[in-house]
Order: sequence, then structure tokens, then C-alpha cells
Amino acid sequence: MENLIYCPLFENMSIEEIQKVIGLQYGTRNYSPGDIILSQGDEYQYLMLLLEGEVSNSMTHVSGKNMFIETITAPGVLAPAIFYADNNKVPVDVTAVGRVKILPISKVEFNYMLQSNPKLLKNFLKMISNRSSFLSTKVRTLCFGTIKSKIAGYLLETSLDHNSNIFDIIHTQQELADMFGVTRPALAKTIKDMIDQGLISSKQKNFKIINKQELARIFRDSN
Amino acid sequence: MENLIYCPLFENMSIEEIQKVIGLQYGTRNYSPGDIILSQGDEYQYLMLLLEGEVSNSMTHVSGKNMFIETITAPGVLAPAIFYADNNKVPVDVTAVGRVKILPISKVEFNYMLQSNPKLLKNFLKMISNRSSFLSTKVRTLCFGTIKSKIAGYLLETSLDHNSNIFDIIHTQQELADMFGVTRPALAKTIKDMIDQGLISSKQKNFKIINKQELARIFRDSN
DNA sequence: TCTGATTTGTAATAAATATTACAAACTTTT
DNA sequence: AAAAGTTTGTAATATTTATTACAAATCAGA
Repeated sequence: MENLIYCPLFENMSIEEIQKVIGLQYGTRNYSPGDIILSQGDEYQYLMLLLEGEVSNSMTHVSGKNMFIETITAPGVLAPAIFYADNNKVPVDVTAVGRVKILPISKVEFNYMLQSNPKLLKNFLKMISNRSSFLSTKVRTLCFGTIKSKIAGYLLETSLDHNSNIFDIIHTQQELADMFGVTRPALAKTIKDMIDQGLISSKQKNFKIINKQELARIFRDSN
Repeated sequence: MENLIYCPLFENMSIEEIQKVIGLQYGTRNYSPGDIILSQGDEYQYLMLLLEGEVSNSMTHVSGKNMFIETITAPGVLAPAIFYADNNKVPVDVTAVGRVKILPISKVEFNYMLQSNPKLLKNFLKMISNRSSFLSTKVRTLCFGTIKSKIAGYLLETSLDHNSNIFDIIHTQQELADMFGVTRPALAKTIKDMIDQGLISSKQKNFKIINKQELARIFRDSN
């Protein structure tokens, strides 16, 4: 519970402040790996604070197609941007990755919290605004991006994170394909194409960026 | 200015309340048809209230590709969900459709407004939450939808608006294609296919839904 | 260290959509 | 009502991506 000071929702707040705000709450819920915490279409009645563990958000489709959106690691908040929407149906499936502990907060409670703590309000506004920002970028990428540009963007970003042109990625090809909204063979084929073109080299999860300039151009031109 | 009571941001507020809140603001800006009000990447420093006219939001791309997102009609708010984001860059181009009058509100002013008026706060939270909801749906449609399902969805919705199976649509094929993120010939071809299959009939902007059931199935199965 | 499960590399074929192009139909302006 | 501009209908071809399939490589557990 102490790690909540690292949650964006409680940024710049002391542990005392946080405790004062949510101290009254009780009744955490626990989930095991693979448990479905929220299903697409569920009404989102309680704001869910992710106290421990990691969850995965993805959109699924009757056809079996799967769009991986993101993983959220504790401490965090599930679907903050839906809580106050007219249509408060969860747009994704939220699945527990490991053991997960969640603290649900009712709407009346949270209303009160927001009004009584300006810092919390600001943080919450920022959180859901960032959500929109994230989704806008997603729309743009889905619209204009080719598979190649999506891979390029992903690799450039990962390279930046690792501060190196050689690095291991954490996602499997299937996960990447789901993120990009394409099929796995299409992804693999494009990776092969990029290797053949001398842009990158790769073996399994290990990647090396060879022509960063061109990679950046491909990413930019398509986004 | 009186029509602001019809703006979602001021829902359930009296004209007196609204005036009390924004009465201090002055300095409206005027735009002519075609003027670019905000460009992709601009920092969004002032919350812009759309007092009069209509604006069009779209994402554009160096390649000339265009993704039409929506039009906003007065009274409304431009890009509310970006205002408090860490990255407060506007993700779209905002263009004046007709003559447009806009009232900009500075961040300090708006911060104060939000804190001093709980109704306004609630409305603003709802607005930006609805944005996320809208964008989630967009992501879903872009991911899972075929051209056919997008057309089906559009026609079913328009039919619902008109409360009739026969209606005129307001968008051109090019606009629809931009909305759906596809090319115009691909759209026209798919419309033709749907006519050939006896789902709809259409001439120019006039449409008639013949097989609503099947249309609904196509929409549902793909979303 | 062996075994089964997962992930990756790859290919052949199919389907969907883009690209380009042009004429016909409509609309608006003069 | 003629001319100019816009929108629509359509087609041929090219490109991208999906689908299906399978073997090789790698990983995780017994």
C-alpha cells in the first residue's frame, strides 16, 4: 500500500495525504494469474486501484483476433478514463498477469476525494488526459502506419530505453503482432524484409539497429 | 454567447452561473472558412470554447493521406482532453468550416474555474472521459472493422438518426473514405458490392436499407 | 538432460485494399 | 442554359496483408 506514492494518481502527495484520502477504503480483491478482472462491456462501477501485480489490457473479437493495448504495472489505476464517461462500459478485457491485488473505490467516495483534494484532482485530470493522448497516437499509428513503420517505431523506442543499438525485446512476435493489429507471419516476414534490406539484424529476441537514419525516416514518413 | 447553456461543458448550469464563471474572459478570436485554427503539434495553451460556427478535426499525413476524425459544432470545446495532458500537443488539424468565433481561456483561469464550480468540474471530467470512450471505439473499429462493416455501422447509425430506412447522407464518398481510413474507390466498390448483395440500394447521397438484419450482423461481427 | 510446449522462420496461396485512371452524373456559377 | 467544377461509378493492375501450414529453434519443467 505504501508504494502508492509511486502511482501517478498520487503524484506529489505524501503517504499521510494518501492515507487520509483512501484510508477509509477497505476490501481489496485478489486475483490469480489469468483471471479476468474486467470484461469488455462490463459497467465500470468502482474505480480500481492496482495495488500489486500486473494486468494486461486487450480488445478481443469474436473472430479470435486480439488487439493488445498495454500492460499496467502496480501501482496504477484501471480504466480511469471510463469512470466518468456517459457510457461507462469497459472497452477492453483486463486480465491478471501475475497475482494481483486491487482496491475498488465507489463513485461517491471518489467524487468526494476529488473535491476535497486539489492535488488528487489535478493528477486525475492529467491521467485521463494522458489516456486520450495515448489513444490519439494509437489511432494515428493504426491509420497511417505500415507494419514496417510500426516495427521501426517500436525498435527505435526500445533502443532509446536501453540507450543502445543492441538490445533484447521483451515481447514475443505474437504480442507485437497483436499490438500492431497484424498477423504474426506478416510481422515475421516484414522483420525478414528489414534484415534483408540491411536496416537491422536480429536473432530471436535480440535486435541490432544498423541503419538508424533510414529506420527513423520510415517511422516518421509513416506517422 | 447565450447558447453556451447548450454546451456539454456547461450542462445543468444556468446562464447566470456560466456568466459568473467565464464573464471575466474577453478577447474572442474570429476565423474565416478554411482557416487553420490549430495545427497538429501546436501546444495547446488555451482551452478554446467554440462559441459560433463549426470546425473540422482531421489528422493529416505527409503522404497526403487524411484521416477525418469529426466535426464540432458550436457550442463546444476544442481538444478538451489535451489541455491537461503531459504532452499538450494538439494531435489533429482543426480547421474552420464556416465563420468561427472562439473564446480562449488560460490554464490558470480554467484551473480556478474548475475548483470553484463542482458542476463545471463534473462536466469537464465527463467530457474528457467521453473523448477516451470515443477514441477507444475508433481504435476498435480501425482494428477489427472491414470497409463493409464500417459502411454498415455508418448507415445503421444514420438510419437511426433519421428514424427511417430511406435517407440522404451528409458526407461525400471522399469524406466517408477519410473517416474510415480507406481510399475512395475502395469505398465505392464496397458500396457497389453491398448493393449487388441486396443489402442496400443507393443513388448518389440517397440510401435505402433493404436487409437491416444482415447489415446489423455484418456490423456486429466486425466490431 | 530429456520432453513437451512455445516461439520463430518461412513459404505458398488467397483476400483485401491501394493506385491510377477516366467517363458519367451531378452541382454550382456565370 | 452553358461552362466549370465536383462527385460518383467503375475498371485494370499492383501491393499489402491475411491465411494456413509446417519445420526448426528455443525454452521450461520433470
